Amino acid sequence: MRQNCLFTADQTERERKKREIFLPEKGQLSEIRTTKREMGRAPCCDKTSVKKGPWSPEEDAKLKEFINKHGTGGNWIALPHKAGLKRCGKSCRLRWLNYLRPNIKHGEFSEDEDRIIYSLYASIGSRWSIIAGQLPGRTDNDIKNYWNTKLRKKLLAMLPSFQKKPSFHQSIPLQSSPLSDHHKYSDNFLNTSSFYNNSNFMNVSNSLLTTTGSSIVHDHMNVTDLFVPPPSNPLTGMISNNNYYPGFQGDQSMNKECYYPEVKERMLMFGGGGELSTTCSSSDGGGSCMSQISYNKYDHHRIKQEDQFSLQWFGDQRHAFMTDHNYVDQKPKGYFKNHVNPLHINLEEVKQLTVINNNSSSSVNISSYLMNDDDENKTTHILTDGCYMMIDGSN
DNA sequence: AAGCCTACCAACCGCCGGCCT
DNA sequence: CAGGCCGGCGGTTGGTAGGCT
Repeated sequence: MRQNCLFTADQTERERKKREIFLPEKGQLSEIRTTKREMGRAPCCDKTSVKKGPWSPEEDAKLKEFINKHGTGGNWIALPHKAGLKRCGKSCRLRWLNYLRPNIKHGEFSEDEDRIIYSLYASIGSRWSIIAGQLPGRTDNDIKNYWNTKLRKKLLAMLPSFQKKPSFHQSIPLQSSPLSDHHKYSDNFLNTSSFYNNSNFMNVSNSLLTTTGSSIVHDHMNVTDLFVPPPSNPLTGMISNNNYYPGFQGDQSMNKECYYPEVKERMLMFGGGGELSTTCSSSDGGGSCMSQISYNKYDHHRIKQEDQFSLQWFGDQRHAFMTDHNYVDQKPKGYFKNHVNPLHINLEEVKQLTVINNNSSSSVNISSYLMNDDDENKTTHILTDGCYMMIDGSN
């Protein structure tokens, strides 16, 4: 699995300087590639002679014609030269995958697609290529943009009540936000560290949809508090701190031990050697590549924190979230309904899960009110109800 | 009409992992 | 086995259209 890109400004700067040093002159790429063996990374192409920026219809036509005739040849770097394009190979690849290849679907996303994106984001985070693999005709870039510009706002519309009461862990520094700066700064709520460090907001939402009957969570708790351990550890009496979860609070090594083996085990049990394999619509020219991510217990240091939290939710539609934080019946036994490994959940299963949620008499249909962005008060109200139902443990 | 602001999205950047030599 | 090359991916940027003042 890819690691989250958590590079310091220093590292980025070093990389930039490395590249600057080796910016090729026209026609010197091969020579520079030789140099690279001694001194570092080579640029993927001769950046001084490639065109950047929007593609013209002529360039599109050239690329399309070439690929239709010859295919990609398995070498994007060489392709632009062969096709007579003054473009970087990566640029060609992107243009083809995101715009020119057949069966690309542009335009409005359907509510079904929205639901799938919500669900998958909740389960696997920002693995856009994997999400795209479940939405035929959509590209990872499209979905990423759609999420950042629209879907996220729909969620924001239902969240304002969360920030009324600051959570005690809000002072935790922001480790890594999936948002660009101008997004971060324009969304006050999302800019709170607790949001990103301690929850995946779909986790919040989906967890709120279910009732557990648990009375352990008290009604004075803020929703965001649900994503941190209780202040006092019932087993040790210690005040919980950020070592509670591996990777918590900017721990990029991801190897701090969890205080509770059961909890740790449950965070990792999604692996068990299991793998997620899915068709990846945007990963090759024909939309047929296989993307794989694997979580197993030997690889757990590399599981992103956001995944750990989100995976909890997928573990069990009704109980995972609550029990994780309340030390109630933490045995993995029977944790997955029908032995479903969440990482094997496909599109149909995601839909089924949504249906399960929707049909449950004691749950609230998130999809229905996520669409309700024209009525923020109503949305908030519904959410509050859902929250109350769960927190109060009413039946 | 002009200037500013915001939203959108195509494209780029830079890193990682896997394949190949 | 080591190291280079390339494709793939997620994060980010920047241009532009449209709305607002």
